[in-house]
Amino acid sequence: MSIPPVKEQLEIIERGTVEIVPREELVQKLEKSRITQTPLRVKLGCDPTRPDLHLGHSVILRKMRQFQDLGHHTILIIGDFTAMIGDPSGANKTRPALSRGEIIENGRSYFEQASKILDPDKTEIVYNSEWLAPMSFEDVIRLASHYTVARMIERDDFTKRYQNNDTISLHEFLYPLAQGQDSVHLKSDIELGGIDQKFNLLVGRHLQREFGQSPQICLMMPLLVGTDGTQKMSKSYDNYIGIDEKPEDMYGKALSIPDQLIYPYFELVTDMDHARLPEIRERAENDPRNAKHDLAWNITRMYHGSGKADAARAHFERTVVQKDVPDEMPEFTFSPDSGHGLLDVIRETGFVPSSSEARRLVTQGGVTLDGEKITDPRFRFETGTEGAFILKVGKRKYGKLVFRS
RNA sequence: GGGGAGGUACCGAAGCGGUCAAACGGGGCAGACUGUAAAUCUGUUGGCUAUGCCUUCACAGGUUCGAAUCCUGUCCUCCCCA
Repeated sequence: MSIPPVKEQLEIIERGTVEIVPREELVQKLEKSRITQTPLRVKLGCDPTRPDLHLGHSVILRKMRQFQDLGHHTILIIGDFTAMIGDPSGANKTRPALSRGEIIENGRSYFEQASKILDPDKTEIVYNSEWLAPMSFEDVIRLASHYTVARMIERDDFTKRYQNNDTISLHEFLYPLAQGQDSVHLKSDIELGGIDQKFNLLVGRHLQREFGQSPQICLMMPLLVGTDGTQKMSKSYDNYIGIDEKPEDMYGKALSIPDQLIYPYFELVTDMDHARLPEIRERAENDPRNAKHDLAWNITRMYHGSGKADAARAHFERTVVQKDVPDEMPEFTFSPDSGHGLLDVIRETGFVPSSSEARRLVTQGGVTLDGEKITDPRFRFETGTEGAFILKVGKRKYGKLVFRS
């Protein structure tokens, strides 16, 4: 497999990036690699704390894929060892450590999902416990001596937490060092990451230099803003679109983003031809409704194919725009031999976590039965009730209630 | 090691003996509206066999007719000094 000309590569590599440190060295590395026909070693670390990948992850994974397509060597590091420490970046507090079993399982699931974006045959997978776990206390102290406290506290979230008098456990300082050690061990040429990872990536660069290696290039991608339009996409903010989600949910969630996100999403998470982006930017301004539908369709298509994307669009039109009931919904069976309180029925569908919640929804007019709003929380299906009813709870939870013995 | 401050619901933060299931803000949820599951406005936000009952204010005890509020012990956090 041959490596394309540097200029061509740069154009692809720089697409969507927020920062490349330092760009000139990247050019040099690319040139050298092309002359010697030696692929560059591109590293991406993942912290397998949450097994559900979403579009936020896809931004970086897609970049990784581009390197694969350019013929470079890509390494996905499952941070099984570092996950036990708990990564402080982003969150302004200490994350809980995970058990070994959970981490292994998460790592497996991570790769499986990432394979929707990466070429699994071209992805080398490594677990960083492989080289981090055998390190002795002496090794760790040696490693730590290559970095200073002052530089460590420079890091943005440490500074903030320190100023807020929040807890910073000492072990959190070791996380960037461990990640940097990964770069040293793997002799990486390039490390990919979100812009929030900048500090960690730079530590890797620093450590490689300390150990006499050619320091890696740090390539940072922007953080994808979540569907709420304010915070970065994250499962813990519940503003994410998972790459494993059902086509209908994917489509619907994509449509719920604020208008100003239409363009960034096209740029960062779709495979839209680069040349068409200016046109799309204009359309996002002038015809947001259709632009957003296109976006939703494209995202759904990328993960489910165009047939499913068409269906998801039709589904959306029907259920949300025309407020029709969907074709398919879960069914719940009840016996007519006894009466059933509406609140209990709602709770048994699992749509709400408690009957107090069900009561609240009913009182607020959030529950309909065969299209009719029921606002009396004492409503009952009397003994002898037969037949089926369409229950709607909240904005979009539908269930079919069947009464038969 | 010494001195000081503090731990309240999903988060931030009031309350400092009864009127506290606990102000206020954020977030969530619902209703109205809408091209949208956006924005905006309104309501709501511990649980239950529900106009009453039960469990919550770090944890364990205690004082009191009555405690998130007072006392004792334990755990945890932050600040200053060493």
